Amino acid sequence: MDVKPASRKRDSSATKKRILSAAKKEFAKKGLGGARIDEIALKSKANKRMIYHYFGNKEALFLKILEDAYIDIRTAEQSLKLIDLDPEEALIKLVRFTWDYYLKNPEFITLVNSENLHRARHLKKSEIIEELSNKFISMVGAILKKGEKSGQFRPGIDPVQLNITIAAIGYYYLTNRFTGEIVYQRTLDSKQAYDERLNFNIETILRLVKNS
Amino acid sequence: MDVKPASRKRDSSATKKRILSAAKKEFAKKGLGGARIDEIALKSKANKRMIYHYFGNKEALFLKILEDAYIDIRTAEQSLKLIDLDPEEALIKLVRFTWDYYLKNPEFITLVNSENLHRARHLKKSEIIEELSNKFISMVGAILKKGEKSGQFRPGIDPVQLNITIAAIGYYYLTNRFTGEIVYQRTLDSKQAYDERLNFNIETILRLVKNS
DNA sequence: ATGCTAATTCACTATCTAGTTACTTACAAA
DNA sequence: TTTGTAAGTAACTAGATAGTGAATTAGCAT
Repeated sequence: MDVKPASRKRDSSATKKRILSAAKKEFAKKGLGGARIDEIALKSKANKRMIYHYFGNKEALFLKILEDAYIDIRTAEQSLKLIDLDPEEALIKLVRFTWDYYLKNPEFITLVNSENLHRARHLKKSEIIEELSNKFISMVGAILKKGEKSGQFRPGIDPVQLNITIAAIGYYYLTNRFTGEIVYQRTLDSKQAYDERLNFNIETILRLVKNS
Repeated sequence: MDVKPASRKRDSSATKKRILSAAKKEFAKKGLGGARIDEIALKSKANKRMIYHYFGNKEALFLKILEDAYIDIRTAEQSLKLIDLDPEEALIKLVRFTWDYYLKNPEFITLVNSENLHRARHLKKSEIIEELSNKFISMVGAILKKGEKSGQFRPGIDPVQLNITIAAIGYYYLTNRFTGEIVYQRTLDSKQAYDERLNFNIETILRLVKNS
């Protein structure tokens, strides 16, 4: 689980990476309030002083982790090249990608939750998120327009609302699966349960946009 | 904001209530890890010792808060008497109720998020949640069956998946509206934005279940 | 080799924090 | 009025916690 120290005795970029990796896990696991700087120092095998040297303080480190997380998901989304596909296929692929990304990167969800608990006060200070988001918003808008022109989709769908819904039906299931298992008295985190949910989500989105 | 001490000098039930009220706010605002017992004592105008006297420790207090929150929403749901309504009206009413409840009780969402961060380890110990959930699960199942028989709804819809989706499309929007405003570059927490989202959510659910 | 700079270490502090010990006081039943 | 019990208070502890001061050392450029 822990990252081993680099073979070179002094390697600032490797140290930074170890700190970021350990911090991401710690913040994701315990939230901003529950995370411990000492624990990050221990797990990254870096001296605590280095954390303050490279990242300033706990909150600045948290912002850095959060920014990197958004950069990662938005970059992965862009590489899907959805606009080249048939609109219906493009939406299915986006729903599937979103689901798979959340599943394979569980830290993303808990980091975002933690940031929202703090009313996005760190992300508000970020300068890089805005430009990153522009392409993302227009992506689904372009797919909807294409589908509308071809007659596959009904007109007048708000791309932001659709985007939020695509995220919601995956995100909520995964973030709340622990209380969900108790409330719904059903296994929600098996391979089979995941497949069932993904299929249900694809159907939900297609029924929402398609002309019928 | 703070609760005033009761006129009676000694009143254990009033003290308990003040502690619970302050604790709910503190846990909802900062999560389990970020919440402070001293802050709860201060805000409830109770001596810190009383918190330990009545509730044992921080985690037990958190569980009590969480249980009360679930009891409250499930009780309110049952009082909707959805089964007496036309199935389509019943679903609309449930989507609207869920949305309004989250909006008027923002603590519910952050408490549940916090509990899921801890993989529901407190709620797992709870004995009252299970029986509370039974009626809730069967409610949507009964509405779906009624709608299927009348020909309004298509057959084969999984009531648990539908329930999760109804919760998801409201919950996600509200819990993530702070980072959402930055990512989507749009106002998400105005009265108008709320109305738009609710309408979109009703449409999403109806398109998901209706025969077309 | 020498000296400079950045990487790294260690020891430290002031404050916070969950939880406790030991006490006092209000109230009501007898 | 006495007295038992529960409500409430104050002062405390042991360990944690974010952050810092100051020294040490590795490696690179000259």
